[in-house]
Amino acid sequence: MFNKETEYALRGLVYIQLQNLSGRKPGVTEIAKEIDAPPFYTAKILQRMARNGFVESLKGKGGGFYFEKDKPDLPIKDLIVSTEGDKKISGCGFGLKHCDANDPCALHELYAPIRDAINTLVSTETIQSLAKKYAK
Amino acid sequence: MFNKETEYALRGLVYIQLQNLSGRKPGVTEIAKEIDAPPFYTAKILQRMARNGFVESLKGKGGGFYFEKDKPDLPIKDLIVSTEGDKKISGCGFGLKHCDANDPCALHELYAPIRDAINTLVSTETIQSLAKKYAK
DNA sequence: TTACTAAAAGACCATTTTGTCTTTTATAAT
DNA sequence: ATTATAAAAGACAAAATGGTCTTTTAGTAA
Ligand code: FES
Ligand code: FES
Repeated sequence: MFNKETEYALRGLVYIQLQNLSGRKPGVTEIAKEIDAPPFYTAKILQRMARNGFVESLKGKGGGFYFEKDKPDLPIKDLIVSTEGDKKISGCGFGLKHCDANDPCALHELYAPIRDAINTLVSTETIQSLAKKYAK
Repeated sequence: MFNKETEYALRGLVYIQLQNLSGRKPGVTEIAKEIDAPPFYTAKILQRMARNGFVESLKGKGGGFYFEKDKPDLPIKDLIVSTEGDKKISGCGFGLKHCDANDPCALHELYAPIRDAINTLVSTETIQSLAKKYAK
């Protein structure tokens, strides 16, 4: 479904949130190992996430990544769009420049509902809601 | 949704089938122009389609691409899998090595139905069924 | 059979994605 | 203050995808 960067970002942030629930702030090495991703690449991606304000980070001893508790939950749509744009979420299934319900492509009738479901999924689920599913 | 190669292949083959309905065998130049794809790249892709046996081709004057009438319709799933593998169609939405309903990821519950719908779509629709939608 | 036509083959190049690594900067604990 | 620690920054490289072009082969029509 998603590209590698998005997958690593998703799994990484969910892992961070899950650890936060236990009061921990995991570092890149631990995160990469746990989510089965290349460590250096994971570092680069998490840096981007931090720069985008999707997650907080703290340098030095005892440092690592964490979510600010008073910030609203992060819908996974936000980070998906930021890493791979919104083609998957609003593009035409046939590859036309724009999806236009008034001038639908041959796939529109069947594809549009699927795309809507994807939209609902990524708008509804947040890093926090996903982490909770693992917490139990 | 799909990558460029798949999109060009889909649109190209559907265009070919549509022309076939009028008794024509379009050539690469015409196809590329009509589906708004890079001509040389389109040529390369259609060659692959022909080598895979998804479509027939004829060289020389009056030549071009066409579908053998006595062959069964071509489900778009076949060409999608041949160009980009089946990750999009059977992979885990969270990027785990395998989707396992008995050990589901945090996205499984919501994503699996969507993936099923995609599967149904690509298994049901064929190049021929898509072309018919334009024929009317 | 000659000339023309159109696909096949394959070399080549560009861009994007994915991944690696070194150096620098910030933080915390002592 | 010093030292250890961990993220930030950014250069670099490999692989995959996307795209271009030239030459060869096969077919058609006259
Ligand atoms: S026009 Fe193609 S999906 Fe809507
Ligand atoms: S386990 Fe992830 S989608 Fe099924």
